[in-house]
Amino acid sequence: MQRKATALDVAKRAGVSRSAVSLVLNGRGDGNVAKESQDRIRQAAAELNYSPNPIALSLRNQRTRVIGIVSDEVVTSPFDGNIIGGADDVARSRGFVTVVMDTELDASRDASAVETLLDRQVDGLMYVTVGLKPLDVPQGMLRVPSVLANCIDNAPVPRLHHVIPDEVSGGREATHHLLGLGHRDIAFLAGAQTSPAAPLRVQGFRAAFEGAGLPVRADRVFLAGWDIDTGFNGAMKLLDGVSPAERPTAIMCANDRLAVGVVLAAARLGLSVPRDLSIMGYDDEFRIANTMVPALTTMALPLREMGAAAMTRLLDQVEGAGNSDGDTLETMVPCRLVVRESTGPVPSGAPN
Amino acid sequence: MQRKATALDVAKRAGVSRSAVSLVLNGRGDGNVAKESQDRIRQAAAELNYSPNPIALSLRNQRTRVIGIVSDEVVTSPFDGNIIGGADDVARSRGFVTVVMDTELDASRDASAVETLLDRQVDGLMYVTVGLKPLDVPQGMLRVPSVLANCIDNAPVPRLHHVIPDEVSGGREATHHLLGLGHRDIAFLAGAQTSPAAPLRVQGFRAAFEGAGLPVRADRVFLAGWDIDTGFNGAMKLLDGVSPAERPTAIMCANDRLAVGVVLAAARLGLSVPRDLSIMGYDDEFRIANTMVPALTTMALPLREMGAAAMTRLLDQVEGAGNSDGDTLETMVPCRLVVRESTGPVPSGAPN
DNA sequence: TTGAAAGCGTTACCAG
DNA sequence: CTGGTAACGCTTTCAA
Repeated sequence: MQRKATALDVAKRAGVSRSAVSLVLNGRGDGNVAKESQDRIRQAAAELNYSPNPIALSLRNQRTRVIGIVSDEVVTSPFDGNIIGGADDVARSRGFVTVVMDTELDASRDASAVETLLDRQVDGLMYVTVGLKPLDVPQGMLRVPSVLANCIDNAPVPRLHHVIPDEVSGGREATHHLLGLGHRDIAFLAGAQTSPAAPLRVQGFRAAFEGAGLPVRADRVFLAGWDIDTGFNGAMKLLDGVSPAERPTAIMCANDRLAVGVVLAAARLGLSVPRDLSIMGYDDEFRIANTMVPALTTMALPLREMGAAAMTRLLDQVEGAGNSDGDTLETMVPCRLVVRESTGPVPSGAPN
Repeated sequence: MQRKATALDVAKRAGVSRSAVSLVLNGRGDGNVAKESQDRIRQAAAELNYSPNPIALSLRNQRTRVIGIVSDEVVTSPFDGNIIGGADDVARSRGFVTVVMDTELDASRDASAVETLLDRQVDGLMYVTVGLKPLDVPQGMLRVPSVLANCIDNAPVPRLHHVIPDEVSGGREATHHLLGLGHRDIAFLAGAQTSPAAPLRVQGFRAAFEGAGLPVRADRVFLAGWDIDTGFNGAMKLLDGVSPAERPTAIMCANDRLAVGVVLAAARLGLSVPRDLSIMGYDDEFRIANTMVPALTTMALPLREMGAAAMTRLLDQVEGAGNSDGDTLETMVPCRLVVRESTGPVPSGAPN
């Protein structure tokens, strides 16, 4: 491979000096370089397929146009990859490159990942987690513009802006959907206490009942974990051997995997979904919710939007866009109800 | 933040020249720099918490110790992230940093991702795909040491080494497991033609039958796609309204999601798994196969091993380790049978 | 309007 | 054994 053309090559070919090349190609030609030279320079650059060496640029400018993305396990786990997708869209459209490092849930690697990135002079940092959670922010993130996506600064007084889904209103709207279908006895398999998302979604659940002026059947809320088997077990407890009159007519799940378990339990028990039982998921997990049988009604997490919002915020900071609302510390992105086939009207025989 | 210490700072503090610092810190001090100076230099470096600036290093050495990983959708999709995990493990352990770029299935972004990475002088490139597939290798990858993981150079005469799972033997061993349990009528929901993995797994299926001297019931092989709903529909076709004698006693699936659909169908039909029907998955998808009810017996893809093998190979090349088998173009990594609860002995009443 | 030179932080070569 | 100097590729300031 022949070596890449440098600014010097372009200068020689155009018969000018390196500085002229630099000025022209950076748009500061007018008033400094003769029109005619400018044309020759541009042509020479095109002919040589010249583009400046980013490394030399970084060294010179102390800016790299690279944004470091650190994640707990977004790359290696099946979840939430679209946050990075959304962030990367924005970064690319603004001429930045993102580099992703995954620490695979090993908190001790957080600091070193950040230091590595900082060493390489990234212009900004973003931390992304799988599932909403508090984050012990690595010290290094405070030394450059930084933002959190799907996680919250765990310090006594938070320092970094975070972009998170609006879990409370997500839980509320999901419940609202079921109430609208006439359901009154709704059980909630609420995930595990390990993520703050669980209690927030429950809070929305309660709010919806209160908002409708209905009694809150809070005894219907169970912590169940996040996986298929726990959904299955939870549903069996609610349904197996229970008379139709005593059964909840709908089960809300804190994620789609729990919902898969519930559907499985219903099938096992000969209950038809949604005729005998409505089931709601949460997350709108790609190729789970939409391909399930029946396809799951669910509350979609705004992953791409979150990533995009976080990156936009970050780049505004990096480029010193002097965004006036640089002082708010939180962006909440609404979840989106996706109605499919697992929810339907309350069975006619159900008790009011 | 105070600026980071440079080699010059260290030199001043130790009362020597920059060159001395460079030599000592790179282990070439002996025979060049006085023992005593060496000590002072090392101490000064420690006191200032000095580490060389990677950017300057890159500019100077034309090597960055960065490996670029390009993927079609490993980051943003739920699948195969552990290939990157395994690759990154190896890279870090050898002092390299990986940067990941995901093109989200937009082939037109492949070339530009590679060019961006090349511009930034990565020392090597790795392309990773979700699911085994042929790859139109971006031109740029031929200009630096490169390797393919989970994909195969689609050129008439392949140029890049690839690391792939041994799908044929995976299919064979999976079938072997079922044959060992006494099953003779085994149906195979074989995924979609879009991935070469499907026909290879089928090939293994056939090989197992032949190896056992049994008639190949090749009419039992169906293309079904890769998702829950297609698994469900496929299973319904095989099972619904079919007399026990005519039913297959086991269904092998080309991935775990299909298997979920099959389990669902079985539940719907009142069939007990594995008592009435054995079900095999493929992939050992994290938090699907192991949390399914019943937990799925499956053929695990060696994702981490593949990533590790590919990166090892690549770094050997980058570091010019003169690895003598640099001429083989293929590494096959065996899949691993994981026996859980969805497979069991053939029902006693089943026809021979 | 142009070109020369300094500097970003490093390493390697070569006199001393 | 040591330290000065050039070079990596670029931008920017300053003098001509």
